[in-house]
Amino acid sequence: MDVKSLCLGVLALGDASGYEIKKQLEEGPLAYFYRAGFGSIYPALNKLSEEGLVTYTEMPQEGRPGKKVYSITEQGRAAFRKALRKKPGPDKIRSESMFMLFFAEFLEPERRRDVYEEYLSRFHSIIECMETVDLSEEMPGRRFAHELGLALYRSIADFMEANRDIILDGDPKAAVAAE
Amino acid sequence: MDVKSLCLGVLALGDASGYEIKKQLEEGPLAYFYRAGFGSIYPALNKLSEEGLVTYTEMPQEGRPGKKVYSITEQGRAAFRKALRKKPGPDKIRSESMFMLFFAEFLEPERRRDVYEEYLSRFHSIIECMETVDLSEEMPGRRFAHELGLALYRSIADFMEANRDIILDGDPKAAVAAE
DNA sequence: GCGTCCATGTAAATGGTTACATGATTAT
DNA sequence: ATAATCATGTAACCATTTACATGGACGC
Repeated sequence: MDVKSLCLGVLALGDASGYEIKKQLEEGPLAYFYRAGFGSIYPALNKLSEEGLVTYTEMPQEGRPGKKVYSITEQGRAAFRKALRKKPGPDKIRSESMFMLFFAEFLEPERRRDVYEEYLSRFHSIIECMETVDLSEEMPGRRFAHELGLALYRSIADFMEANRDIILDGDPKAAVAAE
Repeated sequence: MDVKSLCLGVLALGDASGYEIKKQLEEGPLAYFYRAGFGSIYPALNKLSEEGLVTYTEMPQEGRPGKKVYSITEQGRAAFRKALRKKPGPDKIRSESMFMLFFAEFLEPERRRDVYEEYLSRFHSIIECMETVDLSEEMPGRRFAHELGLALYRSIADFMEANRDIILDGDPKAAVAAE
């Protein structure tokens, strides 16, 4: 499941440029379990185009660099369906913040608190952002991903709100606040 | 945050061989937000050893290949502390199962159900496994990671148990069951 | 004047997975 | 017999990140 399949998937939902694919990835529900940068999207689109899985139309714009709008071909759809038939591998997660909190004992109390609060506030921002979008009109798959993501992030935020004591014990500021 | 830092972290908690590091990664709470295979661990340990961040003692065993038990050096500890001072990047997640469920409309109903149930049952297995371990004696960071992981997996499993209808609508078997 | 959004791309470097190679022991 | 556990490692391949390069429009 590489960036190529990802592009194919996004294009199966509608035509888009590389730039727009990235935006959908950052803003849509896909964001919660996949990400990719320009450095991987543009080469992926070029390869897909060489393989005949997508086509594109150059659209010159006034005062803008011309954009390339990609469309998936019938072969592309077949390739995408084939990719979806493969057995999904295990989830791959890599969280530097959690890595640091795991080794909390090696961090000074202040630094520990900073990492904790910054991580938590990131979840709050994401949740806030997710709550504003209306997906009732969307396809079930996208709604499912969005709602699962929301449930997931809420449970992390709730857990972190309620369990600061596990890790932030011995924090001088916490001690002061408790007086 | 690469495999080198990961090895350094594990070794900061106690001496271990490459094989044991991998086991800790699979079994311990670190598993929920980091993973690595032999192909990355062994080269990482060799590099760390070249850089003087770890040392090792070869321990020949009867009827077994000799194991190399690695220890972190003072320089290694310093390097690890330095790595922990860097600003943590955003979480990286890649879930092929969620990718497929996102594009549920492109899957036949039966295949959709299989992916769903297999994904859900993986979470059930993990939760079951996590519930049996006792971490009350462990350091706070590890307890935190374990408990957050458990809360997280439970919320995913609960959500999926309760929201099959979002995606599995139109599944012929569900229709039969509903009669 | 500065930052951000739009818009594309390349090249080098990094990093990781997969497959292979070896081999004894223990449990089913 | 067969698979799993213990135990290490290399080489080829694959994918991704990062940094660079370009450039106009628009808001503050």
